[in-house]
Amino acid sequence: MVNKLMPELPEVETIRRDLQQLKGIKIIDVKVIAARVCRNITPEKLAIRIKNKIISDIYRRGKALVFVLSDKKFLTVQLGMTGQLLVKSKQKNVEYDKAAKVVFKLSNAKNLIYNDQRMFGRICAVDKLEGIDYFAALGVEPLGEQFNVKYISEHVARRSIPVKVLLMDQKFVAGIGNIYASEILFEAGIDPRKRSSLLDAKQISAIVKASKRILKESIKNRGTTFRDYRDASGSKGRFAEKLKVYGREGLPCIKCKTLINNIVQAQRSTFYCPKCQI
DNA sequence: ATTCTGTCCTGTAGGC
DNA sequence: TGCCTACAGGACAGAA
Repeated sequence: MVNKLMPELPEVETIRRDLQQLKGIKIIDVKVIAARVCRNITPEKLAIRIKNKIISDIYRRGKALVFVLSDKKFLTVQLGMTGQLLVKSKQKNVEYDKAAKVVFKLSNAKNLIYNDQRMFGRICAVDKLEGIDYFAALGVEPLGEQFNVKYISEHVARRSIPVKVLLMDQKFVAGIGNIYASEILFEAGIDPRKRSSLLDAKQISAIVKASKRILKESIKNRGTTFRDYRDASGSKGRFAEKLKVYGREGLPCIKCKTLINNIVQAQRSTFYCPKCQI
């Protein structure tokens, strides 16, 4: 089965919930097929470090998954554009998916398989999360209380970048990616090209509300399958059918019938309604 | 310090 | 069928 997964917060959160079944399970061995995905450690050292450790917790921070091991040290997984974490029963003489880059062999007769076609993802092992630049610099969680009007107002004062690019800046807010940035700004009625410092209080409030509502609803729907993503249990996310602008270039806006625009910002496509978003 | 651009990779879809 | 280009839910380094 070829599954692609291009995960933002709701997709990673869905996987985190699926992976709770691994709590208390021991990592027996790890087989690294592509060393590139091990970013701060060699495959040999990774194996020594995590072998025979029990997975005591699995949580999410931004778009990253954090495995807390029985020695209180961390194994982190960032899925990048095409990373997947799948729990599969061990089977003899069955070849792994071509995209399989790391296989964690577990004490419950299952494998945790890390697939990553493009290898933009990264696996790290550290004593403290701050030892990884990504975590050290990560901004607030968009579903947390800290992501509020006051926080955004203080930050945008000195930011001139387009608001859509700001929403994707993980140092500002952790977990929003290309799809949800477009969706949030459509719901908030804000032009994605608008300079962040020019947002007024009403617009900032709309961003807070739209972010929380959309991310929560997507989690409820187990994320967005825009192409062929499947979660760890093999099901599709259902949020794709609820997308209102992403991928709808040239189609009528669901509110005003104006044709949806597609532009490029920071090398990523942005979709918006030129009439509803100002 | 912030912003912008190019780059890391592989695979697939669409045009000719 | 095949070849070529464009594009893909991310995040960095280095330049401006």
